[in-house]
Amino acid sequence: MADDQPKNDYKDTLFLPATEFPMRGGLPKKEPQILKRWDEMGLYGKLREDAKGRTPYVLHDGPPYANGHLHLGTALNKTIKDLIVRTRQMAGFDANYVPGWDCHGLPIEWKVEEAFRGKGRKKEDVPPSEFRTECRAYAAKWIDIQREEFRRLGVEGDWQNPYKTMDFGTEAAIVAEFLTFAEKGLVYRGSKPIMWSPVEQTALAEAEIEYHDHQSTTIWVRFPFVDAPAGLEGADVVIWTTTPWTIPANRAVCYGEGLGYGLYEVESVRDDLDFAPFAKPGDRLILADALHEDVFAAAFVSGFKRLSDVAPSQLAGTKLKHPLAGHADAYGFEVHMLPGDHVTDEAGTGFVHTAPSHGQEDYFAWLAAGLPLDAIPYTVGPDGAYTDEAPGFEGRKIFRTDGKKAGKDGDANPEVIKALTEHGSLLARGRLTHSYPHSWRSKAPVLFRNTPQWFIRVGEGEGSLREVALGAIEDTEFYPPSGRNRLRGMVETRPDWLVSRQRAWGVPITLFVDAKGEPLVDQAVNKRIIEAVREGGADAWFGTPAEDFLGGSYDASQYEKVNDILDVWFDSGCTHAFTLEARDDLTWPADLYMEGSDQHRGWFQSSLLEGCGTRGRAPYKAVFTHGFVMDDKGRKMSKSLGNVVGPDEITNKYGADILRIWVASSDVQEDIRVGDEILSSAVDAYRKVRNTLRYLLSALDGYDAKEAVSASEMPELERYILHRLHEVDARVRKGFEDYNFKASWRALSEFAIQDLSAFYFDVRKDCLYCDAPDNVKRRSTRTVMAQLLETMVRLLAPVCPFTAEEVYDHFPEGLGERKPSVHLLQFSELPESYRDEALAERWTKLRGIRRVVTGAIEERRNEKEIRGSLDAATGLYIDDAELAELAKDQDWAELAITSQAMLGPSPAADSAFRLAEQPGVAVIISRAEGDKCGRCWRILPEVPEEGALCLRCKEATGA
RNA sequence: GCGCCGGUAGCUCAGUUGGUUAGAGCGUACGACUGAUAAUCGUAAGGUCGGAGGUUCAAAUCCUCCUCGGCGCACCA
Repeated sequence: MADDQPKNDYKDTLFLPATEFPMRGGLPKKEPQILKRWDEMGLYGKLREDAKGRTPYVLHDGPPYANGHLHLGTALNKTIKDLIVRTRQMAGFDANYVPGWDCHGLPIEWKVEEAFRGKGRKKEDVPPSEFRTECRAYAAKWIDIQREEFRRLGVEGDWQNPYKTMDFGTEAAIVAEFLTFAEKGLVYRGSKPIMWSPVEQTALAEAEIEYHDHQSTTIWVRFPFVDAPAGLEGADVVIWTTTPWTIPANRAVCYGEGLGYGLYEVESVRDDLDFAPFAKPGDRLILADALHEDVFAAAFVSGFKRLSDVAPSQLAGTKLKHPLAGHADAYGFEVHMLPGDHVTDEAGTGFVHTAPSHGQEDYFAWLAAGLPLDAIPYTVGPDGAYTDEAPGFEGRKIFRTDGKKAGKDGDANPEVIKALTEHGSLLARGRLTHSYPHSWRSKAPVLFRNTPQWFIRVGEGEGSLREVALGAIEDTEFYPPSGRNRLRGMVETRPDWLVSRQRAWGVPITLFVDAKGEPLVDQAVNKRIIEAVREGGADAWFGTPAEDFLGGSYDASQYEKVNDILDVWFDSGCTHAFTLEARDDLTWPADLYMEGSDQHRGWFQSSLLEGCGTRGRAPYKAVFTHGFVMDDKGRKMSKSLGNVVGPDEITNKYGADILRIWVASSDVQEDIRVGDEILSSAVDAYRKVRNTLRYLLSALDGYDAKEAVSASEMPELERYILHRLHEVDARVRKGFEDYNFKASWRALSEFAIQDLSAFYFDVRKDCLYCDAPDNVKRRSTRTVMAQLLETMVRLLAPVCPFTAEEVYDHFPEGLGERKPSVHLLQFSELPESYRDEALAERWTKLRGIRRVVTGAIEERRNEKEIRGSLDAATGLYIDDAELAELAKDQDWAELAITSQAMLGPSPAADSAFRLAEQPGVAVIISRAEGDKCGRCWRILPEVPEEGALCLRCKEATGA
């Protein structure tokens, strides 16, 4: 130091703040070290041990999918969970957090399939057990990776012993849950059209479909009435379809209740063709008015007349004859005329050919009419060929399935068209190129194919699962409350739960089904199944002969073993059973389920139905939903927009505590945004709070509890700060309790910035630095600061677990005995006596007056009259009697951080500084008179010469 | 398309049962300090509360419509 200014002579006599706690966090480097330390000390075990006997609080983890690195959404989710768990733990609960993973399902199958293909093996050539082994290994790998990624975020929990849906014991538990549904008679075999690839002989998910142009043969087909309504005698209803091969499966025709139809008579057909049109003069056809011209053009009709209106109501309830009636001595059944919202008059005829085994809308129209599931035929087999339920067409293929021509049209369409022609049912034919679904693997077209499926009956009304579930929703608390409506709306309208999947990686549907399609329900059999799965996982079901399960009581040849697996939603719906219920360190039901709002459709609902079906209530007492992470413009993140931010980018650049502040300061119940500006405000907020704590640590350098002063002996300012601390502590903890973290963070950071850094610390600097150590005011300040530090480090700990630990590490020894980690502490119990509303009200007003003074100083500063506030003397003139009374006992030089102050007679000169929001207060700032004390830098008349000591400093230094 | 949710200063958020000139923190600008110093302090500027109607003496707050965005809508976790 080449400083030769004499005023520095006194610097050593000051009590300047000192701490090893660095100003900058260096979080990306430091956090991993702290994590390692927690690991080494076995923090999780200590937390459990510590909390033994306390009231449990259970946040049950909704399992993330064990595939791929974390994205910000999962990071957000886990961070909120950790905030909840940590705040409950510190509030005095035993808040044990057991993380879990969802391991089964399609995305992993895809990845593993891909890996096999890379090695030149097709999925169908890999034995299922080997395939499942690979899936298991794949999931295990990602669980390990994700576990480390979650821990890096500072998420505390039982990472050594999480739950996994693929553990054998868990798979057995899921099987047991499913069989409970079966035993209650809630499981039935139904039927439903799904997207099926005949080439690969597998069901496909929407995501496995791509759309390509495909040329289809189109046909217009006439359906005569069984008993024509009055005025429609001899008329045919006409449909149009792009899939002639679905005609044998036709069971209904749909009409639109809002459409206009007419009865038309053909008068002439074109004679300029080298073939005879199918239509003949005298044919009577019912068509949508908007489409009759198109139909007649296709049918080569050259003249027609419209005979009458046909009201949709005339069609209701009528029956039609099948256009193939009599073919192969079959198709004699009646075809239903049904109303359908999906029917339009934009293309076709205004009537929709309805084959409930080949289309979603067809299927629902069928069910909506109350028609029976078992009347839906299985006309097409897995290989895309007709079954014997399509008489006369058995074995004909829709698409070719092998050789180079796989995916090309088979012989089904020509045969059907031929038969229709023979029966006089064809009105016209044509070709159409249109977008059609294809398998993304084989590129071959797919078809909707009806397949047997397993359902859990949600049902309707009295005693139904739906009714129980709706009741359970009313008994659940929702954060935000709108979640209740959303979940209720979904449960009210949802269909029965389709739980079967024609896939490989999952928990088997462990049912034996008899010839009638009824599942076998026998507890002894079920017990053997559950035990086998517990020993050997899913393979035990597929690999064990039926006899071994059925024992002596049943004839294995009479039963078929179901080959499907369970919907993974059923797996996750069971987490409460195999985790909450099964573990001694958790309780059932959970206090809270906390997931993204998409889980109303997913986990909240599957858990609800599972819990209600097996145990009569929801497995949770409350449900909390958070929104999704958007980019800084509020758009969703996507690779194509290039706006994806990964959690690792944030932890590597800023640190996990910053990410956590971002979460804690956002309204997580809505969608939240992330971007550079948003993160940098988290960084700024962090810096402010960190420095406030650092100042407390440094000001408490060498602190000894013996210097503490009791609150009653403290100056008013100290008591005011204690009041504020009590208030803030309560507000922060209330926010935690309500899962309203942003309110907590706001209260805490604004207290640190406004009340402490900008006000209290600033005012007390002089006292802290210059007064003698035994000075009561100084001791009071340090007593309050110790309390501030103790309380604030605890309130900060859930939000910034790393930084709070680092602060705690740097606590001056004199603060007393320490625990091994800040996270083993509970929130401070501050004495109620800190509260003093009257005092607080006074000080709110005093701070209002102070604002006028700082404003006035600023004005002088801008006029270059003064530089630092210690250059100034405050002249305060107060009109308002009440304010004047308040102000008169205060040391305004100290409060305003000026060298001198005087309370002058009101009113002040017009030139005095005033603020509109502080009427009755005027301030005149002048230069302080006297010389500058070389130690405390105040300018006082008592200082004999520039740089000498003032009286206080003389005493403090013992000079 | 349908169901649900949301749109308050550049950013993150407050705005109680509709009631005086819509608040805070951060950021920004300018200034101060140089004994919290890649820190700290002060002052100031920033909003037709998504838009349009309506109810009312009075609307960010209640109603309707529109717009923008999000989530969900069955082999996707």
